[in-house]
Amino acid sequence: MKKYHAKIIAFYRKAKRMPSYGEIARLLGFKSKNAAYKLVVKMVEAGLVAKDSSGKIIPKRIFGETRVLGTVEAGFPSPAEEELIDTITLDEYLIKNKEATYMLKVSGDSMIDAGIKPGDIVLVERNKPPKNGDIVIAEVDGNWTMKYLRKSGRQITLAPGNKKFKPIVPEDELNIAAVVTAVVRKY
Amino acid sequence: MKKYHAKIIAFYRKAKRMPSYGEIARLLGFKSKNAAYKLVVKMVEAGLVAKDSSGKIIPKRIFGETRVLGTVEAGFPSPAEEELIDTITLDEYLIKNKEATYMLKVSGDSMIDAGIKPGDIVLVERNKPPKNGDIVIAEVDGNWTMKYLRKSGRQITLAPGNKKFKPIVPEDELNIAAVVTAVVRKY
DNA sequence: ATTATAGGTGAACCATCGTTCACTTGTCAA
DNA sequence: TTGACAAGTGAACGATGGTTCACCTATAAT
Repeated sequence: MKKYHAKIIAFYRKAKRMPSYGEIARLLGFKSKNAAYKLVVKMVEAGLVAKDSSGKIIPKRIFGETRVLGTVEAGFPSPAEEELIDTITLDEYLIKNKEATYMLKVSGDSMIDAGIKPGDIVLVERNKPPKNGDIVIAEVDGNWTMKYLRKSGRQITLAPGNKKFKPIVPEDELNIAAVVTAVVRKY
Repeated sequence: MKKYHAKIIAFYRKAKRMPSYGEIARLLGFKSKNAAYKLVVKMVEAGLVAKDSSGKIIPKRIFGETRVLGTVEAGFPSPAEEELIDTITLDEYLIKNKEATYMLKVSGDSMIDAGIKPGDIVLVERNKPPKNGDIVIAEVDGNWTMKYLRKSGRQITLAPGNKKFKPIVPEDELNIAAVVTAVVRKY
């Protein structure tokens, strides 16, 4: 059963859709669609997949998602526990407004005390009202930067997350294009 | 045409699959499947979607993915340029070996100088041979921690990314469970 | 005024769809 | 040995799939 599951996942990854019953039969070497049908019924009962109103198979979370464990201190669960683990896609987890979200690469170390290093990717959301303390992407006097937004009364300051740099008080124009909603780093 | 595109994306997000031609017609208010068929032909020509060997519609990158811009300094492109932007899913970007990758929440600030703060999520890959300098999840003398792995000859040290903590030289047992492959932070 | 051309209608084609039913296995427990 | 049961076969059903063809507007270009 687990071997079957893996093959269906492979199909889904390649075809970007779930297979039909005939395709499952072909995939697993069954000579009858009904064998595939019964298999899918079992998988639905096991919570691995679901069916929509027209009977088509739709993938559940397990397909192409990442397992969420506890904290570092908790260590790794045993295989028996693993079945209870929650799963989620990174996109679902990190992005609320998909249409307005973009990825930007970070260069420079002006936010390093905020844990944002050069080479990191930040997810930014456009058209989001910036709040005090948010990290924003802004155009100040012709240059694009990423900084903390500090509001105190009418006064607006762009503060770096690095003691070596000085806060910027915009003179001519301040254009806040986006708010940083997440940071991502790949090793 | 853009309005149509948006509705099809919405269908895909809900149903987790691309609609059939009949469904597209219903979705867009057409009274004939053929209107949908011709629309899809245009979308294929425009590179928005593709078809597999059986004629079924498969989504292209634009569906459900995140746009990748340049660096922070480059700022935001104009709407005209946006059409040329590359897109990717975060899962594709961050995860190489899906079956062996897990998410762990970070607690404690022992890796803060490495830009990993409490509350961050780390992606860890199991069964990956750890190299010198990698950040690893390890069980040392009964406790789970996240540290830099330092090898020098036969000597193995677990070094924190925080000057306030001291490196750990494992005494009894050292069990390296996983290697950190990415860090993710949500604001 | 005439001619293209893009966008939609309506019907038809066969293949495949999901689903059901009756039947044949093999396996393991009682 | 018998019975129960899980797993696969094979055929059938109406519905829906992708595709094609002929036809019908509009709107814009010539």
